[in-house]
Parts: sequence; structure tokens; C-alpha cells
Amino acid sequence: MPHEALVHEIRRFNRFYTGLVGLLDETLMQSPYTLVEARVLFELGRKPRPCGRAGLLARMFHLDLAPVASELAGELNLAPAYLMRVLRKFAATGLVEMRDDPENGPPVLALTRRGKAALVDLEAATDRDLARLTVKLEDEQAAELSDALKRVARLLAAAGM
Amino acid sequence: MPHEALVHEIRRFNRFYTGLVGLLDETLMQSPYTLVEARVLFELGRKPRPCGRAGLLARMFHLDLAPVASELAGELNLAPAYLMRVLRKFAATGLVEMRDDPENGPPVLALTRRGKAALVDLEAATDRDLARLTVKLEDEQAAELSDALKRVARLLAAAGM
DNA sequence: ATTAAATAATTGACTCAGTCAACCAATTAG
DNA sequence: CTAATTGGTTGACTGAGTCAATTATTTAAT
Repeated sequence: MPHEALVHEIRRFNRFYTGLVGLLDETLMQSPYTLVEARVLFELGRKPRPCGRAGLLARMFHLDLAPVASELAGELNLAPAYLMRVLRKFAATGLVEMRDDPENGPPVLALTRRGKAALVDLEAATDRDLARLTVKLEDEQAAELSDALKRVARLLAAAGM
Repeated sequence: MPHEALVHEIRRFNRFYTGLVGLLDETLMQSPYTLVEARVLFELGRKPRPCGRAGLLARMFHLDLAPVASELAGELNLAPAYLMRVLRKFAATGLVEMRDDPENGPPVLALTRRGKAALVDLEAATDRDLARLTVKLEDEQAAELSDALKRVARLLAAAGM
């Protein structure tokens, strides 16, 4: 029976944190995007898919770039079919561009200018939220929280997940 | 611009933790219940609604017991209509009992024996998961993680949420 | 080089989680 | 006693997310 106290604490934390995330999600719901859509947008912004000249060259030389859509699907664990629907919607509304590159490799994803603008708006909204959440903390407490978050992530990651 | 580093760190953590929660949720999906159903079950088990003699007496003396269904809905932030559907399903499959008490107060919820058994099974499953997640940690690391979790919850709760 | 197997992208059809609006019952206020 | 609030409940509806089948593409094998 390993670490009963810890397991109990994780349970408590999960309850707490899902509540908190729920609050933050409400803000995202105000936006014109679904939660999933927002996550896709974030992820596309965070790690832009190789596209254009760079992507082409990389693929020409057989550098193993993970396939674009499936990689995204993996990172967000979304069903490929579902991700596809989201991407098509984004393509339809002009937020992303899905180019079949000339070499007939797998299609390549990129945020359009409008897509980037949308992302900026989203990030501004969540920034407001997070700022409101942390504004009452003294600098010292903020540092402590930041440190504690890092610890949690590090220890859980080390634990194997 | 308050605590930029902290905001950034919370972002990182959210990404990490939603991934982790996704993993844990997969186990729940294996169970015959929906995520929401599982949460309802957990919550009903955690804080059993007053029922039977005790509940009756309390209500007779106008002790203000929060209304049963709406309280649940609030804690889990579920739409009342949705919660109702879940409860009806549970009632139909014999996991909870919804009694209109004789005094015609609001209906009262209680897990049946089968409901309690189901909850025990669920908790066993999630315990296995959490155990698997934490088994690789040394005792010292486990203590550190537990402490860090408490800190995060305490600081965020203090921050206002 | 040709075929076979495996992996990725894509689509349409379908299901059911979750929302919405309206309604009923009960309590509180005026 | 009626009006206004609050909580419970329902049916109808929407659309998020799944599933199975299809095509295209890359890798492996002979």
C-alpha cells in the first residue's frame, strides 16, 4: 500500500483543480471557440508546424518530421476524425491554412494572419483571468506558488506518467 | 503587469495537468460510467445527503439544509437539467434512491447498497491508477509532492478563486 | 520493381452528452 | 391571499465526439 497519504492528497487536489479549471474554462466559453478549438489554436500557435520552404526542405532530406495532423491529435489526445472536423472548420473560417504541399507529402498546417490574431485575443483573455487569479498574491507568495507548480510537474513527470 | 513568470508557469502547469487528468480519465471511461456520472457518484459518496430520520428531523426544525439536488449541481457545476438526467438514470439502474419525503420537502438523495458497491469499485480503479502513478516515488519524494500539492491548493485558494 | 502491410488523412453517418425553454411545485414576501 | 423567487422536472433539440469505412502514402519484403 504505497503512499496512502499521497494518493489521498492527489484526490483532494484533483477535486480542487478541476473546479479551478472549470472557472478558467468559463472564460474560454465566452469566446467564439469551443474548449477543444481553443486548445487546438493554442497548440498550433505554440509549436507551429513546419511549412513552406523549411518544411519542404526538411522533408526532401527525409528528416523525420512527425506527420502534422496526427502529431497534433496525439498531443491533445483528440480523435483524428474530431481534430479533422475542427481543422476544416478553422480552414473554412480562414484561421488556418491546410496546404497540400507540391511534393504530395502530408498536408501542412499553418495559422493564417487572422488565425494568429484570434490566438492573440484568446491569450489576452486567459491572461486577464490568470492575472485576476494571482493579483492578490504578494511577490513572495507568487514565487512560492510558481516553485510549487514546478515541483508538482517535475515529480509527477518523474513518476512515470 | 503582475507576476508574469507565475502566469507563464500556470499556463505550463495547466497544459501538463490536463494531459495527466486525461490519462486518469481514461480509466474512468473503462468503467460503465460517464465522467460526469463518476463525479456524481463520488460526490454522493463523499458527502451523503441527509436522509431518513436525521434529515426529516433537521428539516422539521428548520435547520437550513441546502436543497439536495441544487447543492450537488453547484458543487460539480452541472446544469440542473443535466444532473437530473444523471440522477434519473442512477435511480433507474438502482444506484440511488430519490425519496420524496412525507413532509413534502425537496426530494432526498441516497446511494443504495448497489450504489455504494459501485462507488467502491470506482474508487478501487482510481486508486490503482494513482498507485501506479506514484509507486516509483521514494518516500521522500512522495512527501515532497504531497507538500507541494497542498501549497498549490492553499495559495490558489487564498488568491481568491 | 511490384506487391503487401502499415500508418495517416479524410469523410459520412450516427450517438448521446449537455443545453434550452417551459412548466410545475413549494416556499417566501408583501 | 396573491405575487414573486427558488428549486425540481421534463421534453425537445443541438452539436460535440465516436465509429467504421475509404483513400492515399510510406515502409518492408520478395
